[in-house]
Amino acid sequence: MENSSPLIIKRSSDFYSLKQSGKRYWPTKWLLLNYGKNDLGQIRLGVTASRKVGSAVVRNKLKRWSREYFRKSLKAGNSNAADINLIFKPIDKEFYKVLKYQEFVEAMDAGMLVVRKYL
RNA sequence: UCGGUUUUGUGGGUGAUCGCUCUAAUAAUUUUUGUAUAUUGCUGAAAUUAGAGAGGAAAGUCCGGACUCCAUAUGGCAGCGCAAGGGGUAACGCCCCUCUAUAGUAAUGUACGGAACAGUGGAACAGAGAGAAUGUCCGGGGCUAUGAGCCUGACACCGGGAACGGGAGGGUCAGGGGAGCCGCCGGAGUGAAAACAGCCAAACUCUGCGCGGAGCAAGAUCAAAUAGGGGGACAUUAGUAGGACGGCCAGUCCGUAGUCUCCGGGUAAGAUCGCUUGAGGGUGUCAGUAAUGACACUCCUAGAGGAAUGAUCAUCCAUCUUUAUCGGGGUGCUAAUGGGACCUGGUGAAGUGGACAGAAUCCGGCUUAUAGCAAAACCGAACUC
RNA sequence: GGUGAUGUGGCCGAGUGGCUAGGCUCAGCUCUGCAAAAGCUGCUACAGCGGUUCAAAUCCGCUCGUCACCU
Repeated sequence: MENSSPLIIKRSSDFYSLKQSGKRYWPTKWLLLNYGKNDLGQIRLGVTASRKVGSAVVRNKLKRWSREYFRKSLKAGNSNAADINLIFKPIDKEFYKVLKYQEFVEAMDAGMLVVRKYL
């Protein structure tokens, strides 16, 4: 797999162990980063968004944004051996529908600063 | 011109940069996985090039099918569903035409529809009375001391083979008794409904028709090792015990525990197939009031799998807001034919910024969500010719 | 993706088509020096929208929410 897109966390056991042993950080009210080291030498990405976050269209959009953000980050040369799970918290039915990509990027930048400091 | 009804179509476009998934091609050349070998080769991946890449509802999963497995799913009962009359369809609870009721000036919309003399059951409260009812009230009509209504008995008559039972809102006769009576007509009152064998079957039920069950997580194939398990042969005998056909019965099918021998199940959210060409779309002609069908030509248009279609920028077309300007109306304000609040249309400029919503085996419907734009047919009103 | 169940006050929970029981909680009053207990009184409901019916929590559709099962 020589794709420029990041690897994806697939096993539910991986999500579980990340929840047990990983660190947590809230960049904003609505986003929670759950992260920890891995021994793959690459970033692995997971996205958690319950049905309360919004419709399928909204959840799909959040997943694509997350993937796009890490793809750009990889291209810029930032490659860390870490598992990161982005957890979107349900706030308001209209909130995620109106959210802009720029706001998402700002939140992620703030979050990744803390993550890099840990690694 | 204004207002309305119905039916369709569309569901932002173009370009640039960086990405994702699938398919095809790659000649003498490149990198690499596995395998085989005398180099070759075969196979997978990368890279390069080309092509394609969410919807009208993809949604809800409410109906109907295709497909797969259970037996090529057979008969009956139970259960479930449907219901005017015709037609369409693979099929339907869908669609079309016609009948009926109802709303509208109209175009048209909406809704119901088998059976209540087969049976069981229901109608709170109110009311005299709620289903072979009635001891309400008022008026009319009729019967009645030539003895009514009422009570008792007998007979005709009805049911039953007979014994016997009934003998009534009806008939005849005899006895008692002694003043009112009437399944009459019209009205009042109660109620949703008041006597019409009326109403209720989206109450049970009856009649007619239809339905076997489960679902692509169906199901099939592939690989290392041991138990369970499966195939074959022998033994065993009664087609028994038992099992399958996911409610029950019939009916059909399968069918032992032992010994020998061969195969190798499940899991690792394993891999591959199922997996997208189909009751398909478009155009034309013909048949039909129509739904729809027939024929001819033409097109190939997503197949992911923790699940691809994204991000940014520019520009254009709609939308909305502000403003300038040019017309039309102008019943309020003003002393005013002027001005002009306000309403409305065109043009220019600036800003804003895209409804509902994401394929998951595939089709036909229904239902629900939906900004705006466009088209056709028809109806009503006013004006002009 | 598929299949099924369920929804009645703040909570639990009955309900043959005819004014929606009952318990807990809460509020007020009585009792007490003050509380508790007890007694009395009260508040707050049929998930939403249509249809059938004289009349729907109940029968029939559609929509919404919650829960469970199948690899």
